[in-house]
Amino acid sequence: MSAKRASRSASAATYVLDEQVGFLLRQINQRHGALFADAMGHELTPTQWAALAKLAEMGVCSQNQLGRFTAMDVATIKGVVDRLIRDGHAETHPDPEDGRRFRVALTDQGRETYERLVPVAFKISAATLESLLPKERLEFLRLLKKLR
Amino acid sequence: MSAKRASRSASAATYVLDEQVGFLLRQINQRHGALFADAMGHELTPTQWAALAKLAEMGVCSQNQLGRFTAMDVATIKGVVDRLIRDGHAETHPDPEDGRRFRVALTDQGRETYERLVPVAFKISAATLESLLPKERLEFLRLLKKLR
DNA sequence: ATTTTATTGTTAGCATACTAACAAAAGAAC
DNA sequence: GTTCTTTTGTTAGTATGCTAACAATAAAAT
Repeated sequence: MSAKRASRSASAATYVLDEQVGFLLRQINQRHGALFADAMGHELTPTQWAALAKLAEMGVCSQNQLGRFTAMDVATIKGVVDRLIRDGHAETHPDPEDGRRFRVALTDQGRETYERLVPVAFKISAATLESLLPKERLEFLRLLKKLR
Repeated sequence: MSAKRASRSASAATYVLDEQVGFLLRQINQRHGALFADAMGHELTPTQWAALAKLAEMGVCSQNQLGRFTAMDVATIKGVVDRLIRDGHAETHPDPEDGRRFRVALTDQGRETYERLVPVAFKISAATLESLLPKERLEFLRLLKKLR
């Protein structure tokens, strides 16, 4: 039995979209986004929450710095910060030590929102991993960090 | 020593953005997107590739069906199919059996593009998981499927 | 001191990805 | 056979996430 059954294309025959990391990742991301929207309603998007949480962690920083800490490029973080300001969660002031920079900081309302939504954020993270066993959850997080 | 050091907020103190699934997922997704763009250049985006690959797998189907198979809602799949048609990879014809439907199918060029890019797509999947051990790659894919 | 380079923020453009609302066609219920 | 419901595709609007080009400022190099 040396001859295998002919297939249309040796490589194409074995490529199954549903087995590819990228395709799977996009779907998990979508699922997480849906859980996020369910839990946080229309208050904050995942990226807005990330910026808010980082600001709460770090205190004050420049817009581009915040982008680096939250894995957003300059164009993206600008839009996110603009919306946080528009919605009263953050405010900016020119940096007296660097004429290019703006110092971004949470407003009182922003800090309040953060404190209120932390428990919700925890629930979202838990819900995302719900279908895994406790051991698998830790393993999954470990692998994600290794892949970053 | 019964009194612990006071923290600003009991719940907020332990919330670390960098440990949250959603935040990590977004970054892996971004990394995959960058690898994808590097390898496929400006030819196809990840979602366009997904639609192309599913069309190659399934032959002909309606636009909304294709959306379901590729995990895109009706508005998203419309834009993706529009661009595939614009770039000569796909074409649509009205379904004689259902006046609402359009049958979407690959053009010869689309099929050619698919065959040519399958090896590239494999390389992208491999590159995405590069930093994991072979055993961990299988485990990661298993967990992703469980989370879907 | 002047030139070069790097950083910061802005803007415009494209491609996802979602919601919501809508019209057309098909199927089911009665 | 006429309603009711579902499915299909479209459009408009919002929010990421990227590239590329740009102006202003700062830092480094000479």
